[in-house]
Amino acid sequence: METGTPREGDRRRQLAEAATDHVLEHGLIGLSLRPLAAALGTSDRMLLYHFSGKDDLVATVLHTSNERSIGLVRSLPAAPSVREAVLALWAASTHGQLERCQRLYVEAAALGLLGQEPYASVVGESNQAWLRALADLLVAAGCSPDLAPRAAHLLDAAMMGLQLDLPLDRGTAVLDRSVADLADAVASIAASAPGGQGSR
Amino acid sequence: METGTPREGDRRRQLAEAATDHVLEHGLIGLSLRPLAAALGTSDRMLLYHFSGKDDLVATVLHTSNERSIGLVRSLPAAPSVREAVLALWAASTHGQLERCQRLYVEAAALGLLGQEPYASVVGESNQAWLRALADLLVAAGCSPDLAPRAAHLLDAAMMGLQLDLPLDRGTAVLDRSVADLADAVASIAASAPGGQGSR
DNA sequence: TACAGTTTGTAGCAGTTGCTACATACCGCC
DNA sequence: GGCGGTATGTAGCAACTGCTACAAACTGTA
Repeated sequence: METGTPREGDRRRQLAEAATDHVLEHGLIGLSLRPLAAALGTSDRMLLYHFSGKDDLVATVLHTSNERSIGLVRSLPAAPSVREAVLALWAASTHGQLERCQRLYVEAAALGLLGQEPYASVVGESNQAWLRALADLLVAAGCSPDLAPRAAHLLDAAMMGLQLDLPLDRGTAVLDRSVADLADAVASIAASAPGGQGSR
Repeated sequence: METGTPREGDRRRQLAEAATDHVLEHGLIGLSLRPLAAALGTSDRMLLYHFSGKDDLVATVLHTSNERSIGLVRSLPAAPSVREAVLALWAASTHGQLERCQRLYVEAAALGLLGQEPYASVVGESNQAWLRALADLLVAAGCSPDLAPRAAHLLDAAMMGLQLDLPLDRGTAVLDRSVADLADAVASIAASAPGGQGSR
């Protein structure tokens, strides 16, 4: 065909997936090419062959992780109420792969806080898709499509913040109560008058 | 008295304040001793003389920044209602020095997400003092002392998350609505039955 | 077999990192 | 003047950073 070997961007995607796995476990803040390559069974030379540079690699990893996040959220069963949707989302976000993806997102967002590229722009795009997935989740739980984006926005922000505190809180009792409070708040937004401005 | 020169930990504190100013503006993720020292008009050699190492310096900077945050919040005038207290807090947290302090805290929390020291422990301590300041702010606005810690916890988490999204959102309209929603939610917690569990 | 393309290995560069050994200057006190 | 403390400057180390030049393998096609 057009190439000598059958694979072309194939190996790149394969490396991207493996790199994402590694970054999800070790974080991306101290990430450097040589240890990553070693963990992936290849060399830094290869990473720089398949990706145009570290930034390209990081952006790809972030993108991959975000796609997984969204896939996981979209595969959640529809909840019978907005409140229970929030609780189910939190439960999913604190275990397994989704937890790692969320943690990575927070890391990337923090790195992009000062406008540092490529984090800032990648996080910006990811956030929009993520918010859409959250809104759809709420709609599936009975929230009106009008109010879902608004509820999703508060839900997203609060979940990020709670996840930041996750490793700090001794015992999960306080955290659980905050999650319950959040669920009530989101449900309250979802139940407000369709065209209204909430309370006041 | 007990030393040859009159200053002892004096210069250390002075350096800590200056370093904090610098970190607040440039972030602590790419922080390295030599550029920092140059910006402070000294040398990396001196930083390592007054601080036992980079970790010590970073921990001190984080501590200093957190003290400033708390001082700023405690100097806010008492609001006439919980709702307005939240709005005033958000307004303060998105301008001037408090915004930078909050951003630094988010950065540190993200760095500590994987348990990396010294970030994890410093952030843990800082968070407790911060939550106490928030709770006091709510009490001053009319919230009952019983419910204030609980309301402060949700308030803290949501504010952190909103600040993470701050550089992403085009236009502040969406953000402002989320802040208003948050204010309602916190006010709702503050208004729940004193010994109760909120809704449900 | 020879060719052209993709994929990989070896070595290395210039820069930065945190940190340290050594020497020096300064200060008040005896 | 000398002494002991703090404070500071110079030079350098070993490790690591992202990245690249060069050369070698591999592949399917002709």
